[in-house]
Amino acid sequence: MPELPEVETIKRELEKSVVGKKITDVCVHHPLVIRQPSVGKFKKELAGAAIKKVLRKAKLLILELSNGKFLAIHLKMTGQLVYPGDGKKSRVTFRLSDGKNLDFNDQRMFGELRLVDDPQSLKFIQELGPEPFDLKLEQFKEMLAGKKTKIKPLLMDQKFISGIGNLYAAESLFRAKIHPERQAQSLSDKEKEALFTEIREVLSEAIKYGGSSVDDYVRLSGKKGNYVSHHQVYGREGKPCVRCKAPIKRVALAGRGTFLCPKCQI
DNA sequence: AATGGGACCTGCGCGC
DNA sequence: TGCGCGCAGGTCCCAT
Repeated sequence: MPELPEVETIKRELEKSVVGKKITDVCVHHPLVIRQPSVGKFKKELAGAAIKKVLRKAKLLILELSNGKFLAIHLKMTGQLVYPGDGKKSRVTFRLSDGKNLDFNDQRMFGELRLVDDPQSLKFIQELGPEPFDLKLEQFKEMLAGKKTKIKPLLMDQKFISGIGNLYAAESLFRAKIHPERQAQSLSDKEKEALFTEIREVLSEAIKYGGSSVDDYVRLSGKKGNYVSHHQVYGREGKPCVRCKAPIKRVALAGRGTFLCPKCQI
């Protein structure tokens, strides 16, 4: 479940520790995670390339390389990047010019590594909606107009708005006091504004704390992110609402578990 | 346009 | 103690 704050955390740490270093070798322990190009080409084209720059597009990390190529990394559910890595759980290990390893771990192997000439060629990137930080309130309001979908699945739709996943959708809606099943177009101007503000606020706070380590997410160093203790609803089923003390409920919505306060989210 | 389901995967926790 | 099962949820894809 790495979402924008977790990926941003890793991006900043990669900037500090691997930019400028060269990839001297690539060990592929599980070829499934390499989606593009073939494993042979992937290894050959990466060997000898230096990491020039780290970019992030929503939940996607992109390493810009000295040979003109770009390595796009999507962590999906259980992906991790760890440096320096011990190789124990690694699916792919990048050996760097400092003698240390950058490990790509991914228990469930939903994660994807793609080596491409131009990140814009990826359909996933072309279709991404704007990130919350690139929007003005007025634009956000217009985007919701006429949308009959329930607000929570809409916030998680990367083509609509990018970077928000299950956890931060739940937190943002709780803070804005909006029920996750509300039809998007039914939100009042005031609610839209509250939601817009809270989305940005919760994402910023989460970045400040290095993200939320629920499930497998860890920072580049392998240490956990510290935002979980600041969650107001996510993972708090049965515990009292921080606002009204009513027990937090867990419900299924569009096939996903979500948390809400049945009393103060309306 | 919106919704629902299954697929991809693995390991964990649960019930019996 | 051990086995089988459901579940987790980012994204894609198909069906209705």
